Amino acid sequence: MSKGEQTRQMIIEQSAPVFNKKGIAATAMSDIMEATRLSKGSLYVHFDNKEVLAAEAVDYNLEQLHQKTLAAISRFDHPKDKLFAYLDTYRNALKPPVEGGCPMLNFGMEADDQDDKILEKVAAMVNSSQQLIIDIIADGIRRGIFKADWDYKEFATVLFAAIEGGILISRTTRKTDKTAVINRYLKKMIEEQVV
Amino acid sequence: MSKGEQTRQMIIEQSAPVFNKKGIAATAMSDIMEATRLSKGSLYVHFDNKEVLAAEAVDYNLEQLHQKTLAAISRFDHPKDKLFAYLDTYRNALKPPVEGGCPMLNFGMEADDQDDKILEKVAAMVNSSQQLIIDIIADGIRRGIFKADWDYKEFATVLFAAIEGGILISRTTRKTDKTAVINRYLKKMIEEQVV
Amino acid sequence: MSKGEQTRQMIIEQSAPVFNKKGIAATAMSDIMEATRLSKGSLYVHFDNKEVLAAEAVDYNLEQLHQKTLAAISRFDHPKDKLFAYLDTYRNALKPPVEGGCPMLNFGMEADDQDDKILEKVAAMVNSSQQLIIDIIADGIRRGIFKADWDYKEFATVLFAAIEGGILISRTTRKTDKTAVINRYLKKMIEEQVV
Amino acid sequence: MSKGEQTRQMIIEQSAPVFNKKGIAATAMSDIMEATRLSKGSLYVHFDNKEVLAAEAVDYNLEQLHQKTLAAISRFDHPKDKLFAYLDTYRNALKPPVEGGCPMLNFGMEADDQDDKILEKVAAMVNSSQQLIIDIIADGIRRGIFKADWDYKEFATVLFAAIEGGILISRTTRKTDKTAVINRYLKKMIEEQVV
DNA sequence: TATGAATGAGCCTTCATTCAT
DNA sequence: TATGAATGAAGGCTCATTCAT
Repeated sequence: MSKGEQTRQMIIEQSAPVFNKKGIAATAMSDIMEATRLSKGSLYVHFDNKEVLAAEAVDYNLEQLHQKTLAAISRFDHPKDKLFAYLDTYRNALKPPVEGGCPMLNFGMEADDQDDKILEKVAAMVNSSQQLIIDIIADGIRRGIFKADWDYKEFATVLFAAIEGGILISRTTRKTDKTAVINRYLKKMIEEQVV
Repeated sequence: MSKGEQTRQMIIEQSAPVFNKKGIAATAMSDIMEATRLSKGSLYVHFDNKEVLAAEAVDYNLEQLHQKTLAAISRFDHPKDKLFAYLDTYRNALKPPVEGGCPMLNFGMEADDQDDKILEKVAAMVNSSQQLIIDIIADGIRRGIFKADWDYKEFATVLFAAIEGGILISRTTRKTDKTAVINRYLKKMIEEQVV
Repeated sequence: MSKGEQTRQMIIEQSAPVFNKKGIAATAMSDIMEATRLSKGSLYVHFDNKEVLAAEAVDYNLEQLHQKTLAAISRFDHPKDKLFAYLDTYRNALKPPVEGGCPMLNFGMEADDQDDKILEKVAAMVNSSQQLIIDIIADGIRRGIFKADWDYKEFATVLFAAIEGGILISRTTRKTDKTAVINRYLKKMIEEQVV
Repeated sequence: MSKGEQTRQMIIEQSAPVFNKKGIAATAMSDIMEATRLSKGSLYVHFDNKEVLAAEAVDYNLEQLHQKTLAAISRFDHPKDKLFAYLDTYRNALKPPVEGGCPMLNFGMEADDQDDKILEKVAAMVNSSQQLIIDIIADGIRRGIFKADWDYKEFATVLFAAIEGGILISRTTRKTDKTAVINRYLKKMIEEQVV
């Protein structure tokens, strides 16, 4: 990786949490300067404009979330354990896997009436998140671990939605009790499908 | 209501959807001028600054959502019907009860790392939304309609979370299929608790 | 004229010579701030952007030149005197009728490969300048003062071109001797056409 | 010529038309990078700063014009033919001998209130252009081809001025009809001086 | 109460230039 | 010699806010 690419990557990494916390509109290039300890001109050596940088930061945040989720899941082999690991990743929403909270919620809600490009990135992650759950359960059914008649695709959507809604609750109320409730509830529902 | 109060109210009403769509940071006073057809100076006659106006607009959006929800529920007497009516309010998230989408998600996600005052407003609504469900079910149990052993408080949280998560899905993917899934799923869960 | 219009007009008048001297590209909004003693924001209250202001300044410069020329001519009735007055307006190109030199040359040469809107403004003035000469001579012929067989339209073009070329000479060499030569030469040619 | 000198020369040649078209102020070093396909640092290896490069580009443009003029003239021996050849060089100002139009007009009008060094270069060319005409006619008189009493020095100035003014007309109106008029007019005046 | 002109801080971006490689 | 990353001043422009009318 050339020096330029290194710097570019560093800028993305350092700015990602800033964008995720403040939002794209509220993040000024001067915030990025501070976060990267780089001069204003330097930033523009590596990114044509703020929009491009923001898009990369969104990608990075989403990818980070994805990787952390995959990492949590991959530690287990049993599908139920995988699902539980997935759920536990989001248990304490005040200490989220990605600094600043869930990038799907943060960027999705900022972009939905404003920015199609960003929206598409979020939508892709929203879809693949559900697909991840679906794949785990499908594998579990194939292995005879989960009941074969489980309408698991619908459940995957509900699980995903409930987790995201839980993040909304915990980040606005600044309490994690409701996330725990949701966590427990979903685990019980999974438990019921174990053969 | 004096003329001044009338104008003030008009400003709030006209600016509320703008804030809800664009977000607080991305909304300029000039956007409010355009929406209200009022002069810059006039806005400042009624509001000390943008922050105050934004706070009022947030309140208005939240209150609007609350009222629409109450209105939907109040059309029924039977607790199950009330719950179903509540769910159906959010079925088509592309045509949301409040213009611009759910203000809890919109303002909650913008404010969570930024603005405590706004955050508290959202948190209050997040809590009272769940409470509303709780009250309906509690009434249903009292009236012998729902099973007495339903852990309904937890369900209320899950229901609320799933709905909000559903909004995230539908507004980012611009499809309503998943919201329908969630709607159906929750209704089934309610149905199971009917005596 | 409202206060706003007054300020707008003041800005145009004060910025016109700055643009005419420095050129459009080389004139910064900060130069206009200095010339008008107005704040940056104030400038943008009255003009959408620099381009609009520059266009107005070009118009003003061209119009100023036109008015000064007309004023010089109108002091005489006799066509020959009018032509001589016209020529004498440009005799001392170091003290030009419009501060900063001939706006047709200044803006025309800056715009010719760059800015079509400005170019059109200049072209219009280039045409009407020649037309002015044509009208004076045509009147002279009608009144039997100039020879009827004078190919005066062509002469008008040559006269205009020679004057502008003379300005190039005098402003680059910073001497007026050649302008005097041209002045004398053209007068002689006019003299020859007097009946 | 060493490699360094070659590159330096290449930079001048490639940047000359850019400066002539856009003007010095409006030409950015990035434009030169694009034109030369050289890196930013490379440009500064060969030129201390933009000013130096611009000065060289001005010289090059003026010299190019001079050479093309000389070349056109040198194809003929007869002084009248030489003068006609000179005039014909500028007949179609939309296809000028130097890309971007007459550098005397372009740089002269940009520099007259701004940059003395550039102005002197242009002034020198303005003078020598007239001198070139003077020399041709003087030779013609010596050879008995032109009338001995021709006030040819003054005519040379008028001829030069009319041509430059013609360029102003044609480049602003984007038509060549007036240049043709001037061309014809001047040829007639020359014709009248042939013995 | 309502207006809109005026302000200046701050925003995004460009630019000429430097410097380590 | 050539590169391109880095810099910071300056450019055009927007914004929230103030104030005289």
